[in-house]
Amino acid sequence: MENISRPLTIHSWPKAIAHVDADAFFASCEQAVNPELKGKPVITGKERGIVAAASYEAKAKGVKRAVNLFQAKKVCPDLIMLPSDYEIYSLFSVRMFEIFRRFSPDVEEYSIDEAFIDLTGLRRSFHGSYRSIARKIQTTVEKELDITVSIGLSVSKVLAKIASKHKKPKGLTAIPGREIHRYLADLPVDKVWGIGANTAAHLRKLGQNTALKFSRKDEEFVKKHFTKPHIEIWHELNGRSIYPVTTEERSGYKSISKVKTFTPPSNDKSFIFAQISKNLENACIKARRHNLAATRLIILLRRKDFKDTGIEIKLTRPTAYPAELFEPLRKGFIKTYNPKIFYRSTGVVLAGLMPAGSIQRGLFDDGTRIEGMRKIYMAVDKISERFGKHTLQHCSSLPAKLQAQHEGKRGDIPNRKTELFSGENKRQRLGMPLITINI
DNA sequence: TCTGGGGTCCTAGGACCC
DNA sequence: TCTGGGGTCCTAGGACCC
Repeated sequence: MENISRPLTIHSWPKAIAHVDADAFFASCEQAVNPELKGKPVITGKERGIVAAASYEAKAKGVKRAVNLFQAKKVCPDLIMLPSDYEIYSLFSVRMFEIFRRFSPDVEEYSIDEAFIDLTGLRRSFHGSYRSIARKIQTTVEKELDITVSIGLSVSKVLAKIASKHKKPKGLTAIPGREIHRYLADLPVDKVWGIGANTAAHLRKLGQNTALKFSRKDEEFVKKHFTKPHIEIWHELNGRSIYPVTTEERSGYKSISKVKTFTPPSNDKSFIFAQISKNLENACIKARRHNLAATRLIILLRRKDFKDTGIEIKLTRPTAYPAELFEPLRKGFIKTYNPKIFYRSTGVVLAGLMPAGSIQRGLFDDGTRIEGMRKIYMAVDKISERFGKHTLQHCSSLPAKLQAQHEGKRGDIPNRKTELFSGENKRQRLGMPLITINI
C-alpha cells in the first residue's frame, strides 16, 4: 500500500552533522567535581537502588547499567556508590551546550548528555576540516569541564550516532559518504538508532541482520515491509539526511509520570492503592513545580509478568492537585485492579499538560473550593521545599510511606545527613548557592 | 539483558460528520 | 431505510529512546 504521509525532505547537499555523547556522563561529573574519585570505580543511582551510570573504571570491572547495587558490589567490592545529583549534572550539561554553541548555532540538545551539532558550511570560518572542528570541540569540553566526550561525524543524524558509538571514550569517528558501508557491514540492526528489539526481529526474519544489508535493500522492499519511522532510518543509513538538527528548545513537558516497583510483587489492594497514590502525589508535585496542570490521568499497573495494564481518564478540569485526582484515581484503579493478579509496580501519568495559569474556570466549578485548594497546596509545596519531600502527605499514601521507612531502617534508604553534606561540598565547589535546611 | 525510571512519537481503528 | 465516499478527531497501544 502507498504510504501517503508527509513527503520526505531529502537534502541534496551533503550535511556535516556531529553527534556528541558525553562519556559516562553522571559518573564523570561526579569525578570532575570531586577529584578524589578520579581513577576509581564510581556509580550513580544509589537512591534508586540500581546503577544509573558507571565510570569507565567501574565498567572495566564488570559493572553494568541498570543492575542492582547488590550485584554491582559483588563484581566490584570497592565500588563507590553515589546518589544522583541532577542539579550538578544539569549544570555541566548547560555549560557543555554553551561550548557547542560557540562552534555552531545549530545545536540540538537531544538529552542531558548528548547533542547534535550541524557543522555544515563551517569549514571556512574555522580554517579546517570538519574533523578538526570536532576535535576542537572535544578538547574545549575537556579543558573547561574536565569531562570527556565522544564525537561522531557524518552526513546524517543516524550515521553520526553510529559514528559516536564507534569508539568510546574520547573517540572521534568520521563516516564520510564513501565509507558508510565499512561501518554498517558488521553492525547488527538493533544497534541502529531507532531500531529496537521488535523491528530487529522483524528485520532478521526478512533476512536483514546487519545495517548494511538493510540499507542495501531497494525502496520498494522497504516501503512494503515498513512504515514511516523505519523508511526514514533507511534513507539516513544511505546517507540521505532526513532528520533536521532542531535548535528550538523543547517546550516543557508533554507528560509527567511516576512509577515505582515494589518487591516482592503484591496483590494486596490497599497496599497497591497506597503505592499508586504516592505516585500521584509525586507526579503532582512535579507538575506544580513546573506550573502545569493535567487534563488526562493515566493509571498503570505492571503485572508480575511485566505486562502493563492501565486506564486513561479524562479529567473534568485541568489540575495538579491530588485532592481532585484521588476520586478518578480510585475509580480507575478499581476498574483495572484484579485481586487474582500480582503486581510488581504501579505508575501514574499526568498527560495533556497545560500551563496552570491559563486554566479557564468552568461554569459549574466551585470557585471558593478551588481557591482554597490552591492555597493549601501552595503551603504544602512550601513546607516540602523547606523540610523535605513528603513532610506532609495524604493519608491514602501512608501505608507506602511506612513501608519506605521500614526499608530505611534496614539501610536501603541513603542516610540523609551525609548526602546533604556531600551535596553542600559539591555546590560550594561549583559556586552554587547553599541551601540551608533545618531538620 | 530476566528487566529501574522517565520520556516522545507514530499508527490503526473507531466515532462522528457531511 | 439503506447506500457511497471521504474527512477529522480522538484514543489505545506499540515502539523506541536515554
